[in-house]
Amino acid sequence: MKLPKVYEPAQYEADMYALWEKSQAFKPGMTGENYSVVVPPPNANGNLHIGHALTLALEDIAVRYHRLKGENALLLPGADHAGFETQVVYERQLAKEGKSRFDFTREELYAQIWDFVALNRSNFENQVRRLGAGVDWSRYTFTLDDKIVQRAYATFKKMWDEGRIYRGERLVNYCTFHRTGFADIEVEYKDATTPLYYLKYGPFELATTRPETKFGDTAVAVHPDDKRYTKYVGKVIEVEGVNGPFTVQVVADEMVDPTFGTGVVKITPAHSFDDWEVAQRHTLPVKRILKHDGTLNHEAGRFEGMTVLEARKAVVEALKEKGLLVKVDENYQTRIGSCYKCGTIIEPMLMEQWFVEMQPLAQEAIAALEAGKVAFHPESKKKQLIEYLHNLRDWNISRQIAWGIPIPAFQNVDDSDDWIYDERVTEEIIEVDGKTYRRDPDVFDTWFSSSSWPYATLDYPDGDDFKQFYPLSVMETGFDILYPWVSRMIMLGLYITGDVPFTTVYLHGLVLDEHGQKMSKSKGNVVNPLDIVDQYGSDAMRMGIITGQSAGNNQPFGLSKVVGARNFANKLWNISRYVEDKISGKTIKGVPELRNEADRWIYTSLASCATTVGKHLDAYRFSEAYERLYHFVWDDFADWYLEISKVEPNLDLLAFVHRSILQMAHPFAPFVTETVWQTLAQTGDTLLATSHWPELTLDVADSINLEHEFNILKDIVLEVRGLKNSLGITANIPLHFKGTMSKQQTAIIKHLAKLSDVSSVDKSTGVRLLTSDKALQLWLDVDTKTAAAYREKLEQKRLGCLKVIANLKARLSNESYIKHAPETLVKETREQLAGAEEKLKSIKDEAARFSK
RNA sequence: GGGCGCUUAGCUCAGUUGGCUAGAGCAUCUCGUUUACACCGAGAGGGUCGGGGGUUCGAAUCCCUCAGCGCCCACCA
Repeated sequence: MKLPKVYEPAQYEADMYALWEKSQAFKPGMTGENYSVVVPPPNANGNLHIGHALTLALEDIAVRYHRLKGENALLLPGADHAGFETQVVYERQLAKEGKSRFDFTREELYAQIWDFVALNRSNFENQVRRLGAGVDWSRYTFTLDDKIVQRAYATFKKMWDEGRIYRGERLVNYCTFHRTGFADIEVEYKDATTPLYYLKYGPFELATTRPETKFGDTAVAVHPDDKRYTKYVGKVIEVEGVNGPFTVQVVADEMVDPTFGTGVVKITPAHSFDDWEVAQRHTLPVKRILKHDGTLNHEAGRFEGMTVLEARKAVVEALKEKGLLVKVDENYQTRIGSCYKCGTIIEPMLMEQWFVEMQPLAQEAIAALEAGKVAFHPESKKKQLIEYLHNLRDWNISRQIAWGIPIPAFQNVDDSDDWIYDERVTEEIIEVDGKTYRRDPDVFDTWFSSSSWPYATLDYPDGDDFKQFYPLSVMETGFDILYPWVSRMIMLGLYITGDVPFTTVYLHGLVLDEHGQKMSKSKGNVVNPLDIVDQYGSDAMRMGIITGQSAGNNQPFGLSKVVGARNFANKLWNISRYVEDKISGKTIKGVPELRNEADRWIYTSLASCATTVGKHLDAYRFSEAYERLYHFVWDDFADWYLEISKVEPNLDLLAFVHRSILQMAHPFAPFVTETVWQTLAQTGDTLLATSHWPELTLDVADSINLEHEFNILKDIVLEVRGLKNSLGITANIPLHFKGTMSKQQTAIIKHLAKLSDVSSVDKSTGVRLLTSDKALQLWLDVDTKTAAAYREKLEQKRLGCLKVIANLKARLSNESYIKHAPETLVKETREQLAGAEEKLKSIKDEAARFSK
């Protein structure tokens, strides 16, 4: 045999992938319906983690399936420069060498990181191959490729021209360690307990968590209806501070909660989002007190140069000394925003940045979502997304980092309000109309350019791919990037192309360890998908990770699932060995004949499997599709039909069903199925990957009757096995029957039930099977002593049967049931009752025989 | 404070529009050295579907309520 006894994935996988690539199997054929998926680009610099493995598995299953259905299927791969993420990694490397990013210019840093990423890119590409993802490498796109950059520029320009983007001085979430601003969504909030300080503040007493921001106070606010303080509203008051007295205004604002603290709030517009809003409403002066490195500036007087936390301590001490500190509530619960990379507390910092006006974009997206233009799996995420879009605020797209796409905007050196759009971003200074302009040193938020990913990768606006493949069929990604990415792709897709970027969104949850714990380096429970591939094979990794999972839920990933999947791959391998052994050297007809009830049964069952698996995959129910296939292959084909073929071979059909199994299993287990296909190649065979989904064209007239027809044999076998097991019979004994059975049928029963003989008799001996009926009576030939043990079993069966009958009778005696339930259901219930009663009679007859 | 979700066998989870005796994988128990496979085969046990109430001929599924868990969003200093 060409196929060895045990499937060793590592021996074949690389060759199979190379074969697919060489044959351009993953290039869309440009005929048939379009089915297009773009891979969410993983970080080009990193290793693929378990989440990527899940994404690639789901996408590749979907795309391979649609390819086999004869569609124009595309899975487009990409890699992300992952701006801030990658720079952080690179900074850590610099730190190890005792250097800092601030030792270099942004240009130098950009060049260094480019080389750093280039080193790791091929590594990542090979990992995609090892996971078996059938991507079209000729369309491989990097997020810094020219066409992506040009798209970002064009979008920026269009927004600029249409007034949807503005540069303004606003409060921005700022990390003083990484020295860059963030979008709202990039801030990670954590619950914290902090002291709440009650201070003497002019005529007031007020509560604050941040006494060190006192130097930036320009007002105090009270609620307009708060009678305690009405007399102060509109006045300027003098306040004794740690650096001496200063003055602030008193304003009335709805934002103040009179029941919190003392109902008085100090207003620090430059360093608090709430206070900034108040300052806008009351046109208050704004005073900055923090430098970008997180230390206090000259406004803080003798506290200048201290970090926020140092200053807080020192200011509190100073307040105490001056008798200005009234009391401290040590157990105040609050939420603190921190940098999602380094954990540094995010400071609201007043900065000039580019902002995208979001509400008009959001409204378009909401309209499209409400019109049902995008289907969601799970559906609940759509509602959440709409909710999010309603509350979306303007988006800060400027980042003060090096690794990213430079913002194509220049500022007049003589007039800070004069900004122009220009793509000469490699120049620092340009001359336009005799005026000198300096480039904005910032780069785009990575999400800004990646929002265009679905159409930018397809060469919008003029590319053939765009015309062919847009909108994408499905966007599969983790639910954690629903807001930062999916929402923005929808908004920008609508804004730029006028259409939604994809018609279906499938969101998977977090992949957890097998105990439901989040994977993390510190816990040491991180599973590397490539290790799993090494150990169990790529197919096992893929099938293991999709087993028993549904959209939107977090999913524990355990080795037991992988082992199960590995065993299934081995099962596929071994049924193939069996088939190879049977058919080698024989001439196999492409169109089989159905000769007996077993043939008709397996063919019907195959057809049902192909339909159901297809339906599940069409509806993105991956796990259910896999399970249905698994049970057809293992239970129906391997355990029944293959055994039958040992005594009643129909090689044409055996080969046909086997081929169909390879075709259906291919999306789930591409490597093992292609390996078998190539090894057993018959004339005319090319690649399984570009083969086709089973076409079941034989006429099987009445499948319900056919099922019944084979089930008679099946029931006999099952009962004999059950009896032998429960009576402890291990020897092969004979079965007798009275009635009609063909030679084929007796041979099948004999083999499957492990009997010594199946023969026709005139007189009954031994234990009568309950599957007997008038036409066909059967007896298992056991001695009297063993048969006596059977009486107990019979009594158990009788009780069970009585229960079933009582149940069915109760249902049928319910008039409402007869009246309201569908007719077919009632009819079915009647039939079941009749069947159960017949069975009860058999049991009673048999019991009577024993009592004689 | 608002929103969303989860609770089904020992474990991890499926269960599409309400409809037969609620399923799977793993685990457990019994038996088996059959020439595709011990990464196997045959058989078995195991659940009052978180609690309570309601709608319905019929509820794991729809509604209400209670309890526990989780996630996301939010300007109480």
